[in-house]
Amino acid sequence: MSELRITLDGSERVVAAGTTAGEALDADGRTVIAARVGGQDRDLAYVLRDGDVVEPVRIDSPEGRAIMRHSAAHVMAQAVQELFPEAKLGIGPPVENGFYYDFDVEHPFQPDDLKRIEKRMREIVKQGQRFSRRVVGDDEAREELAAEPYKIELIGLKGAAADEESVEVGGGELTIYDNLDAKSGDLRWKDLCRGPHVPTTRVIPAFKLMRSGGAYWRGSEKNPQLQRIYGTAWESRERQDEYLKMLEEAERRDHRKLGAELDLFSFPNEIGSGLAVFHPKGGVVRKIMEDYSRRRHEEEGYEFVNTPHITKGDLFETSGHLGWYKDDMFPPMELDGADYYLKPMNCPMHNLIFRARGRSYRELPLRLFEFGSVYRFEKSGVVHGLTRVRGMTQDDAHIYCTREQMGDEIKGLLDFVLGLLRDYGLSEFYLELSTRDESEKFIGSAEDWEEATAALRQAADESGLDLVADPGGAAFYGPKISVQAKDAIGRTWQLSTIQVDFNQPKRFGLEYQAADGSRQQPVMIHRALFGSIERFFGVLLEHYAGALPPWLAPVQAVGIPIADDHVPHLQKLAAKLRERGIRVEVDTSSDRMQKKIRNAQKQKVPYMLLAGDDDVAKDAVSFRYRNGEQKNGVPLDEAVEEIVKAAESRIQV
RNA sequence: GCCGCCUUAGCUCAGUCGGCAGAGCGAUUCACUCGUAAUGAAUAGGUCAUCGGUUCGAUUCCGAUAGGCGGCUCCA
Repeated sequence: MSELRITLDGSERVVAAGTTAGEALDADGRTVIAARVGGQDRDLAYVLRDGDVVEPVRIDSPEGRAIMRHSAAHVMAQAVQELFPEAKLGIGPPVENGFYYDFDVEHPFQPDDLKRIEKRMREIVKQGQRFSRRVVGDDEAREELAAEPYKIELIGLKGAAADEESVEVGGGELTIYDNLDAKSGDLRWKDLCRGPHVPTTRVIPAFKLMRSGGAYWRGSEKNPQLQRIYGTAWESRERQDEYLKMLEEAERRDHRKLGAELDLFSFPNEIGSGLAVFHPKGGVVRKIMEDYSRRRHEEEGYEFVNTPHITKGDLFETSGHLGWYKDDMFPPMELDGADYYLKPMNCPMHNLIFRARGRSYRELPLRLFEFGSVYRFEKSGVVHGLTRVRGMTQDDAHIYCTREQMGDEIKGLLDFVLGLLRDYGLSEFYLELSTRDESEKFIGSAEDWEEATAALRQAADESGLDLVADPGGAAFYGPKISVQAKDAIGRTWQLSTIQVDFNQPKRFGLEYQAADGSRQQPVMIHRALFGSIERFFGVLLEHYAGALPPWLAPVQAVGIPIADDHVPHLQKLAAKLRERGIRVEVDTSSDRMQKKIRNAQKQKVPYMLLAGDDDVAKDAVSFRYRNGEQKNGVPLDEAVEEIVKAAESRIQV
């Protein structure tokens, strides 16, 4: 056959046999860097077959970026092997915002090594080496890659686990990509790879090596540890600069840094890793957060309980935690012949409250709420600021209801959760539905899981938010919805979780008497709203970059006198503000007025209230806001109203 | 827990090729009294994370421990 019929841009075309995807698309190889043929990403050099449906893949599309980043990973691996010939290759896929490649090397990479590798990469990119695809048989590949033990292992895996697709080996056939010299066509480097790739190394417009670290081969700590190098790569210098700027912005917002600068909390070494203390200013913020949360819970029909921090181990035997969760618990202390554990979760204690007396269906749903302190033994390498700690306070609730009530309860719960998060200033959410998979770790009957999952799914659907499936991500005892919130610079944080649990009511023998006199087992719904107060505190700090809205700000207003004479006037105003519940200070230090403004600005105080002769004469005050704007000569009562109103309405200013 | 890097004044960081340490900010005191992001000067402040080793001598070199940072694994 000398002619082929293909579909291009939705219309049929006839092209000569041997035509490549690139030719058919008239691709320049720089903006259109690959082709999607029959739904599969292919090289531009892919030779078309009769009936192919061909679409362009642009470098600035998600798929195009991934292909280009994958090619960048290859270039990096080539550079590494040229500089460190003994380095063995692991895997090198594209990831969000970039790529990585894992290497087995004698000595871990040093920062200087990364610079050298990056320099070598630039040379390879400049040379414009061609990516050339070649199909190989298994034995052939084994022979060619004899010096690459990890690649050999991947070849072996290909047949065994067809579902475990990777960028190295797809289903079907094995391919090797050769990097060929632009002029001579000589082989410069090769790698086992499924592809596709950009046409030449030149088509990697911007990249940068970011960091290196250890990474277990195939993600398991039982395997040897390789050295991973992360890089970022973009379709243009501008996009890369934007990304790097975003990273800088994230660094600027780091809650650990802000916590120290704003004197909110610290992690004293003397106490131990992952255990925070809150300073007075952080303490005020926490108190406001908790008070408001308490009020809202009261309105929603929750009852407040309190439980201790430690318990005999029997309780966690009953709950199953000592079976499933022991590694995450602090080891026990022995007293009077019993093992006492710090609690990692509040639910078992709440179950005991439910069980403390007979329960009637008339009491359900019974909603028990507690700011419960829990302790988890996080591995030393994972503690991280306030977002991953060893001691935290959950805003934890357990709801006991009938099966019939479960659906409505979850719906109401989701509404409540989202509403409260919005009050704290978060506005963009999506949901994740974590379900069981085939794994052994999930307990309970398939029907129970089915029913619970359906109830969660329905509530999620009715919320109108995007729902992402997370198969296998459920807790061992039941499925869950987690609320993911986007912050001001687009990062997402897992906050609230809602979990359905049939298992603990069974283990604890929880029951209530139904209307017909029978004894029934309640369904239990676990729910943390902030997740943990510490973590939520950290998230809010980063979201607001430390500039908390007036209702949450530790100091809501600072009086700044132009000269000492103006202090009494400001103190009069401060007294009025305090009467209305505003947290206000007057800066009576010996600093100059300009310095006081600077200090207040650095502390991100929402309202700076200045007063000089003019203001005193008019019984007024002059505002300076955090953005540098000012409003002068505001009568005192008006000033008080403005601030009180902003605080009460929980707006950001 | 694993891999790598790091720990010097309250904070941010210099520095010592092994010979008992320095700046800026902050703090304190004094002078200045000023209209929207840093007034000037003086003073105090450090067992150079901890413990051990090598050495005539260790903040510096080596080891262990603790804590931090970046990854892996894990997760609220």
